[in-house]
Amino acid sequence: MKGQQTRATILDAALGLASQMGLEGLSIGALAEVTRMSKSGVFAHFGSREELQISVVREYHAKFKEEVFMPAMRQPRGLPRLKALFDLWVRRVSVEIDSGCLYISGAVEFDDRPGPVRDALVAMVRSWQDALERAIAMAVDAGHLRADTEAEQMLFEVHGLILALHHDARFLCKPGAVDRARAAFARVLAHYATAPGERSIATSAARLPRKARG
Amino acid sequence: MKGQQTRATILDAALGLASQMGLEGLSIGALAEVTRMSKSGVFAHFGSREELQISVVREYHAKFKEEVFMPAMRQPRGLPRLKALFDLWVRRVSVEIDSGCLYISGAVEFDDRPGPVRDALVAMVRSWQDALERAIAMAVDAGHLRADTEAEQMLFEVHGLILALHHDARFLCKPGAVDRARAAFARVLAHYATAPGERSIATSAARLPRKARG
DNA sequence: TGCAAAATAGCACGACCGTTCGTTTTCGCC
DNA sequence: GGCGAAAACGAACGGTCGTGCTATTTTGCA
Repeated sequence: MKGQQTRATILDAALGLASQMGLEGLSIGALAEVTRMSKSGVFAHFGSREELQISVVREYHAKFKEEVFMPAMRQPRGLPRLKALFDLWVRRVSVEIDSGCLYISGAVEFDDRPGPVRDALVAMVRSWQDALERAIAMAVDAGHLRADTEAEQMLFEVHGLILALHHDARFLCKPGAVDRARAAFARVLAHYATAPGERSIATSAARLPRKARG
Repeated sequence: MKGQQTRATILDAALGLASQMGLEGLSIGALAEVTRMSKSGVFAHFGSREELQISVVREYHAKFKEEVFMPAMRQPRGLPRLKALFDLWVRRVSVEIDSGCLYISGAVEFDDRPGPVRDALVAMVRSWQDALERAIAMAVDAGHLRADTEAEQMLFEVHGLILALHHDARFLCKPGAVDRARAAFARVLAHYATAPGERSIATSAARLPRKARG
């Protein structure tokens, strides 16, 4: 059918528009203008604005999975995979510096706006965080991280680095934010990789950033 | 004059409304309904919606300064003041868990929407971050933190903790996020307070959170 | 090639938006 | 108490929004 193809086209444009204006800022009129279609033509593909927003969230999730999650899965379990996950994540946020991360903007937009869109968003973010937490747990099991590592605590700290990166780079336009995030991640890694009271071996060189000057 | 008083009333209601719906979601109509005034009556106090938004940002900044910055300034320079700043910050975000932090939501909403509102927002956030950075630098000067501490790097990491706290508590509704943030801050502090290769004395007990289960 | 069905367009509706303008109410002061 | 000014109101405008309808075009298949 032709419908599925144009639907994909619309969805692609919607993703770009939503990344820029936010999920709430996404309007059918603007979308119609971009895709050079009529408003009702666009509308018919989704049945409602809410369904459009949910579709956009799902589309973003698919792209995110394809770009960040899948490649990292090709790395061996443990530290290599964990490092790959973070690296790909940072890389994606860096690319998104002038388009915006839908997970982050969506989280802020819908943090007190209940409904199906928020539910979809929460589900997607949770599934991503769960994947990260599993990767951390695997690194613990593999002996790459300390046995007493609290995966959820480490996830909290790592996630904060991504949020700070997004904030500083996109909002404050601070240069060097990427290096800051990478250096901080190395620090976190060094902490959780080192037995208490003992110096790390594998990550000792990563403690000081190579070039973190702004 | 009566004007200043009602203006303050409107601004107060606007602050609550903007914290909940975001700065872009703030509408004069809704504001008029809440304050039981006419749309034009509200409008007349600001002259434009943009001016209203900027006024709200300024009002939030004043409240933030009063509640977080000022009390911490009563602590002696160095670690005590730095700890107080973080503690008050966390406390504020905790209270805001069901109203939202305007700095964070504003940063996401206006990260690619140039204009006076964004400029005001950036100026406020920057002034707050500068204050934090100064507090870190003072702690270094006082010998409470390692001499090679990069204040900007440490600020990046601490700021990330607040963002992660806001995200997990408000969007994901995860319990225990406050404790996670506090524990992570203690970890960061322990790192920057310890001379390389040596164990910290003052903060060794703070490395493991008291009750971070959640 | 012709025909049903799917896809798109066109149009109108009601709601809300920010803003303007003229009027009316209220306030502060002599 | 009255008077000038400040403040609040009410109605209207042009605009955009999401969403129903009904045509019209396009598509895929026999």
